[in-house]
Amino acid sequence: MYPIKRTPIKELLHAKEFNIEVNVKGWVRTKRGNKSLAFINLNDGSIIHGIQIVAELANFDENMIKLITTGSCISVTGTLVQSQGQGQSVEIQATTIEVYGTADAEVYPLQKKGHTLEFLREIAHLRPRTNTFGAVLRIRHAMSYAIHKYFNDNGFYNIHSPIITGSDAEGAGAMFRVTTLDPINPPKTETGAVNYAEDFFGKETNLTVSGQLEAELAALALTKVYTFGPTFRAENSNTARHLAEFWMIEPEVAFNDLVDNMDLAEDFLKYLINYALTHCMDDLEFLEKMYENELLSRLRFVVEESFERLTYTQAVEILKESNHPFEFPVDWGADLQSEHERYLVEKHFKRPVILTHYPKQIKAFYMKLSEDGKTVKAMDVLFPGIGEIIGGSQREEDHDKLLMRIREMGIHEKDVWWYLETRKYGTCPHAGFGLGFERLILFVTGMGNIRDVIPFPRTPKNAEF
RNA sequence: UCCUCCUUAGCUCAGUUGGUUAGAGCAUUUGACUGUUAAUCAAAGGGUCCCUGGUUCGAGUCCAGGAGGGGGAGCCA
Repeated sequence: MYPIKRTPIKELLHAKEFNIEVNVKGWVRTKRGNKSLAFINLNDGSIIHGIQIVAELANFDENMIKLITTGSCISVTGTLVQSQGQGQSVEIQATTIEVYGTADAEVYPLQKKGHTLEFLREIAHLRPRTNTFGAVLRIRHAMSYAIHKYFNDNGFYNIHSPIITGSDAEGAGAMFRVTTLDPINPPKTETGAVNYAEDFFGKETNLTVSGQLEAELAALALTKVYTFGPTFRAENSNTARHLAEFWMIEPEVAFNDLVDNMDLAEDFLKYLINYALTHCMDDLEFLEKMYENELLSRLRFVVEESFERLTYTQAVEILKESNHPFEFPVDWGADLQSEHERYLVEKHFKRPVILTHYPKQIKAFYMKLSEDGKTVKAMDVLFPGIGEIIGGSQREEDHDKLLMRIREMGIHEKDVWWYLETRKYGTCPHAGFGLGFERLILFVTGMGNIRDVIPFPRTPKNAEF
């Protein structure tokens, strides 16, 4: 007898042909049965559903059957048949079973019963074996693929921006230092400061907080580019929407203005959500059933309806006229609070909102100054339940105006000389934005906490696994 | 970092005004059952009540400090 090639469970569940010999390998979710039969629900992660294995106990060694417990890993060879029982259409009548790895039922943490997401976070090394995390991880993959596909199909080039950077130009947040210096006894300068000239790169270096500035350099040569890479923020943020290590997508397009930028953002998001609806329905249906009753209708709504576009100034007026009892006052010039954004998105417009033209003093130095001299051509895309999912802008392409903003904000010119040079040589209008990948996954999956949409979350006081 | 809530069996939780031997469901083990669907039924085993200190005749329960976690806020994607 020669070994039969393993078939993914996903294929078997869609089989049209029966009474054929097949082999499956996977992890046992449940085993139940009686004196003569065992029913094993086997899952290999190829699809959220498991396949039912039927084993007639008379045909197997009793001690081997005992090893088949929730969490164990087995290989099953048998006949694929149409199910005799209710609840599934196909099943495998097992002829041989090999146990690859046991999972002592006394101590294996995952049970047939549901677990809280908080508990699963403590066993992040095992949680991919749950239905929930299988679904999230498959959707995460699908979204990652769809992002590359969208950009590729639309003429963008993927740029690998550096992960170690020598500048904190954007000021997007606290950074993680990268160093090989001895932390206990670092070399010092004459004034007693740490002498980074002796460090690995001969200067202070950090993990990137954004690939945008580098993406701009590439856009001013390849026209349409994007980055998709890990991003690091050393902020002490303890919320369901922040991670210290997350993934960010940053398209940057030469010759685009703010309206083009909004069009791109809206089309991009709709494409991604539609991709999930057409390719991840099994997983979405599971998540809808378990976590959010209106997940599918919410996703369809976003794909079908247009986003509301208005300026920051108009938003402030709406908020002031709303007579809604906000905890924080609404004032032109101050950044909007979460409660203000939520009101606009969830109460007033009841749809995604793109806010533009924020006061220049609350936005980054590289954003293009508007004609009024008071606002910049920024845009934030706000989603229900998530808040800011995209932040972007048209960039300041005028060298002198950019230099003025750099000086106003106290940034050292010598740190961004290379960025300024792009405005000196062949500058042009351009625009781009950053999409938080995990925030997209939050929205698509309906999960409530960002720590549950990345396999191994890094947050303050947590870098386990 | 701020506000707030929580921490009791492997998991999810209950535990009265401070009172004798700390409970339930699920899980686990054993048994019963010829097709189960988170199977069902019966029995059994299972506890550093987060940690440290204090008050008290007596603390899971009250007080102080610490640790960890949830929710909200800020920062942002």
